Amino acid sequence: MDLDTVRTFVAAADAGQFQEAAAELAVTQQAVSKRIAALERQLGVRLFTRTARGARLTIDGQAFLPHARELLRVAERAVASVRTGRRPLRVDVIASRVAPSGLMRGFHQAHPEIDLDVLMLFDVETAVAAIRSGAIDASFRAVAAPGRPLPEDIESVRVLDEPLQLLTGPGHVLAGARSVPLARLAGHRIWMPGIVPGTEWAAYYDDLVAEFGLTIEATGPNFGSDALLDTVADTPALATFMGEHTRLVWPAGHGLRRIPVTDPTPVYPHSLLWHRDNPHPALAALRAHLATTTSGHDTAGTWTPDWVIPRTG
Amino acid sequence: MDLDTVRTFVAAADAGQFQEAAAELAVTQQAVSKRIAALERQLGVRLFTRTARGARLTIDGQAFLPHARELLRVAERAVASVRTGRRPLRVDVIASRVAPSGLMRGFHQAHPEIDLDVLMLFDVETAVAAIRSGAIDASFRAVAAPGRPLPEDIESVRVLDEPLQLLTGPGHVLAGARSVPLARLAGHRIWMPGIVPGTEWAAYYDDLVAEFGLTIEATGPNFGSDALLDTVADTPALATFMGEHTRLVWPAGHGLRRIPVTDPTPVYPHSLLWHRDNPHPALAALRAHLATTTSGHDTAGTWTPDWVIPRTG
DNA sequence: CGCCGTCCACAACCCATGGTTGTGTCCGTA
DNA sequence: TACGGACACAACCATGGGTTGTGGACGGCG
Repeated sequence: MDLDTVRTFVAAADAGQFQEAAAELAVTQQAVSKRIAALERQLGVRLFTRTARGARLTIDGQAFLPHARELLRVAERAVASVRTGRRPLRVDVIASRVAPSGLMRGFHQAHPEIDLDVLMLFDVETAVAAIRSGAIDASFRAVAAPGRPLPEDIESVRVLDEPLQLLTGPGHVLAGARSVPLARLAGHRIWMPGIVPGTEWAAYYDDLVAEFGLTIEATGPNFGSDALLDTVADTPALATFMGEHTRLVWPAGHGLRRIPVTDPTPVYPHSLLWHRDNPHPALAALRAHLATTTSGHDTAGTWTPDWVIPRTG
Repeated sequence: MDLDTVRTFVAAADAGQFQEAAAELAVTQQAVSKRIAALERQLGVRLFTRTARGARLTIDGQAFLPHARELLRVAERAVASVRTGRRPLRVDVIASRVAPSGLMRGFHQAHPEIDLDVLMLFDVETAVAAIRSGAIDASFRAVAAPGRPLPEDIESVRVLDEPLQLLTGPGHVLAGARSVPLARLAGHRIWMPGIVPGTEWAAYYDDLVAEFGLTIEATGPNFGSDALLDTVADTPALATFMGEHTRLVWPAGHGLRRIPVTDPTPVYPHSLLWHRDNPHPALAALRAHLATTTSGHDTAGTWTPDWVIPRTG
């Protein structure tokens, strides 16, 4: 299906006649007639009843019309998503099971008028390069990765220290615990598929493993959250980490348990990164939104890697 | 933009290489290469970085991908909307400012999984013909129009008796009234653009005018609800009728007032019509939904035209 | 009642688009 | 260095969709 054809259909429906639609679209009446005929042939239904004074929508045409309009709207947004200059705000979020995508959902609800594109880059270095090149506007990341200070044209602000919780199935030995000390996790299998070696996310868990002697398995393909949750729910010996603020949608009856981790509580430090000179108005809105919705956490009894920059807010 | 091109882009993004995408789409690798190149030229950005082992999405490509998927989803729904056999439920609602479209919104929220197409036909006769031909599945109408009993293959059930209220701007002489007797409206200008002569809706107001000596102006083009509300808000001498259950969205500060009408309260009788033999499963769901959400109203002190069939529920 | 104007459909023609095959280039790897 | 895999470019060709020209249907009007 060709969007020009759909546009023609909408124009003809609005005009009530092919002639006028043709004039609007700067083609001949015959071209409009052909396009509509082709669309009707493709859909297998008649969209217009032709009369001597124009063309009226059939019932099928009336049913199709709002879908056609929606199609054009979506197409416009799709084109806008890659248009340079006044394009949607592009924000990189770290992959899966932590808070930033939830923060972006909240921002979208608070500012539904702001067009957003949320994507997931490889690591903080890629994100910083993308920010400097202007390819993206902001990134939620843990900064700085070990030994790599941020360039001075990149600004950052800590927006959320997210405590990690243990997620287990109902058959897990810790399933009944109200909370579990971090040291008690030594020896348990903790599965974190989707962590890519070389990223700052992997560095975080590497430090956690080294300091507390945990067993974290990042191996295996990442089939997505649903598959992970299914596996964890069904495997008594398996658990995984998950951000406290992450809202999961899973089928009822899985019996999944969230168990707070203590002494200390590992927290993942989310910062927002952006370019000093980025003028995108929605970026200012995002920063303002995050400033109002996120608050400082008590750092007592929590753990973050040494290389994480200290909280400034 | 051609949807086949978009489909090709998505296939290539999913496959990670053009070859495999080409095989899936049953075209040659060169065709895929050309399509992607054309799309990139059209959008003005590079979507893939070509390597010796495939093609990876650029950041622009990543931003575009979800929009592309959405485009394909919408296109599929658009086609489904006119496909015979297992198509979305098609429901006709009477035009503007009365309850049925609100009822359909409620149904959609209760059953988001059911695909709906809501359209507005000319009058109850058109609707009945459309139901009998299978072009639509159900219709909200006032039945029966005077002198035209329903055919026996059409079933109907009264779903809502909607009281009409007066809507005025802040400068209207009745703006401060808590309620107004119907007889007091004689002499006031009541504006109802969009009422098409010959429809059962017009018949309703004709009877109302004849019985209580109102002055209802249906003249003038109907520029939509927004324009109507603007005009009513700004014109002290003008008022309009509006269903009590109609939720309007209008800019704050218009100062519009809803004033209940009494002695008697005119109510508009909405019935759902459908074909006796229509097997569409969503139709049963709609009837069940309406049965639970709508309740009988006290008919004391209300007015409906003589020709309206009496309530059976 | 017949003429005319309006609007859409059909026919013939033609060019651009988009497909195929054949070949070149790049790059990672053995 | 040679090979294989993957994408791009070139040449060719069929189809699609555009234009012009024309005919038919319908409604308005003299």
